[in-house]
Amino acid sequence: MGKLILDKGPKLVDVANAAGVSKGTASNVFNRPEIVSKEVRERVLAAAASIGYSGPDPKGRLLSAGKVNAIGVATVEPLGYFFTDPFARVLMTGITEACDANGTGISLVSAANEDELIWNVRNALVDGFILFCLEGAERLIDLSRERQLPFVALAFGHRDETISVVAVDNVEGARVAARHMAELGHRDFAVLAMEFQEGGFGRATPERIARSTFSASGDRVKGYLDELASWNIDTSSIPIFETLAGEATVHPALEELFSSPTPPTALLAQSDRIAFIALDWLRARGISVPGDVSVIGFDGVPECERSTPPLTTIQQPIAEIGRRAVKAILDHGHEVWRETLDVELAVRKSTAPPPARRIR
Amino acid sequence: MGKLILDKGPKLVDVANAAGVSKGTASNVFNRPEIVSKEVRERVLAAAASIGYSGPDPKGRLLSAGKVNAIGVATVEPLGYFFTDPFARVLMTGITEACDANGTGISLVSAANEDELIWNVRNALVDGFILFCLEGAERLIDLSRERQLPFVALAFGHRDETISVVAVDNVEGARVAARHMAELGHRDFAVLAMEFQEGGFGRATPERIARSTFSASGDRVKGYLDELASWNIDTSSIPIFETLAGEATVHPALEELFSSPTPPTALLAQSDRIAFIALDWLRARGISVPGDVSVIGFDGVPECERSTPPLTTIQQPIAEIGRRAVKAILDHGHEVWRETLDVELAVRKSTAPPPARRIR
DNA sequence: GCGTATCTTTGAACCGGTTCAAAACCTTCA
DNA sequence: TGAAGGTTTTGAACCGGTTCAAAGATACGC
Repeated sequence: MGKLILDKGPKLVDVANAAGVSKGTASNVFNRPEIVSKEVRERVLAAAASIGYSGPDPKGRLLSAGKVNAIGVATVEPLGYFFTDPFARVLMTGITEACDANGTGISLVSAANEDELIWNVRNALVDGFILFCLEGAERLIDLSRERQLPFVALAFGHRDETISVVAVDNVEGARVAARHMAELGHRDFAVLAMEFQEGGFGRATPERIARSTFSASGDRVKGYLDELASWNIDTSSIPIFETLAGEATVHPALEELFSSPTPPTALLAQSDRIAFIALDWLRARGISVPGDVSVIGFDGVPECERSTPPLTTIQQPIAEIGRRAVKAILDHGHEVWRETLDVELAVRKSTAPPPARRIR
Repeated sequence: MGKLILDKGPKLVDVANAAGVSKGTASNVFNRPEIVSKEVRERVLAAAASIGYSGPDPKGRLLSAGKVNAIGVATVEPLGYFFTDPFARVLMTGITEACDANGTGISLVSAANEDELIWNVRNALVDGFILFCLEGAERLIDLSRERQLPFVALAFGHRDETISVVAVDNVEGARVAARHMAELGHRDFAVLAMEFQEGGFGRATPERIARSTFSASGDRVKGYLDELASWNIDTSSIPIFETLAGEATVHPALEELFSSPTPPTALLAQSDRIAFIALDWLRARGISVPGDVSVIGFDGVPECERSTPPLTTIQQPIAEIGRRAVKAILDHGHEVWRETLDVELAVRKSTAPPPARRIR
């Protein structure tokens, strides 16, 4: 039947035997050559070469070493998300920087489907996880906790005080956004929000917002309304639309808003992505931004500078979040590490005072 | 001194003891629960829960399983390269797609410095490597070969016939580029090439090109010249500048070319990146593209559509290269797998017939 | 009551290394 | 010649699981 025996490749013990030394000594030759006598060292190396052994297999080392020297970055999205989504990319830049500085590798773990996610998180060979918490945050967090490895949740603040989180102050960021609009003179607002609960969209009631599972969206609404209330604006009449940051859910919201006799002059978008969709829709409708309506985003992805018009937004320190997350894992391990970073208003061309006829 | 004993966490054997079963049975409970009697299964699970054991550690499994279920993507650049470089990003998109489809993870391995590269490649926990061969390809290939894992080299064709490669036909691509220009009527060419040898730049002699270590750049020159020769153009007088795809080396080349009394009307850039730099420089100089000079790139990164003017280029099937590379590793393992994909001419706005006064 | 077929569980071998206390070996010096 | 001191090497224990042939248990048919 020919050569069916697949050569399993030589192991350290084979080298040791071939060189006539103990396994311990052979191991030392590869890891701490300086403590082995030159003579023996050369003999072992020669033996290794002659039987085709090219150094210890990391799989073996791993078990006793304990450390993998890599951190896992996990999300519920397909893996491509890390390379296509603007926010993710900038974040990854920060993560990679910190990892490079520490000589740590990166493992991308994701999931095409639920089962895979579970398998991937359970079996990822990593020393810790950075969780990209979009939707499905709960699952991801539960699974990570099961692994009993250090992990830190990102981007989405999470109400659970027992897990490590690196995030921005969403309430404050939203306040700044609303204040910017109010200072420009706007009084007619509408909010294009992210999901409050898994898969939700459409006009949102205060109750739904209060019960939001995704704290970022809830917090941002709170920030907007708190600030506007301080300007004596009747916040109860501000329409809030929940969206999935896709055209399918953003367009209907805009449709409804701008078919009103008094459409908003200020659009508070909870993410740049939503804002871009709005910008496109408004342009297609011939509604001028910022002439007729001002739009402000949230996040500060690089694309803001290239949109038409360039998007005014709340700039998150995206890369810094990534760097801090790595630090949290590497330096703080299992200890609960919660960090809140500051955001900044980045004024571009999508905001201006409301049209003269609408100033109240 | 308080609790200095760090709890090493319960192991499978602890669970087995606690439940009064053998290690083998305990293992089965987690991996093939269906072959264990319900009664025992529940007892083991209960024992696990009570001592805080949450499933087998993948580090342990790894050794006997053999497969990591992840492939490594290696480059000599810092890790951030994967997320910032346009070519790399598209490539990674293809790689991730194929990995997702196979339930395979991705490990990014890179190197801040030489030592780290060595350590990383030697110790990466992966089932195979995809090598992003830019400069330093040799090192990377040698190191990968040492690991005795399947690996495939990308993008840069490599002359060594014994390694697996997924690449495009650089000679043919370059011919197509040159033909496009020739068909438009151009007769005065200049080539902005990539490195022929590590770190090289400046006007390149035929000898240097012939000795090029990086075959892609050499092959592309060959393609350009072969094609132009067939149009009865004196290829020996075509200036060829080696660059590092940065302004520092591209600008001087352009400076020299366009200070000549008869500057080229057709610029053959060996990469889009070089072409973009040329576009910027030409615009700054007030030289019209494609009015005064036509520019064609190579690669086909998405940015081509957004440059001013949009760049005519040779489109590589970048994502497909990534997909094939994964397939090569996963389906063909150690067998030598060489694949050459076709490129396509993508005509945009940076090429046009030469200025009337220059038609010969 | 007993042999047989089926279902469970066991226990030892194995995956490929690292580690470290103790043993062996070498020098040096009184 | 022997004790002290330094340098190498050894070998067993360990890292945390998986696997599989064989033993043990249980059910079934006659």
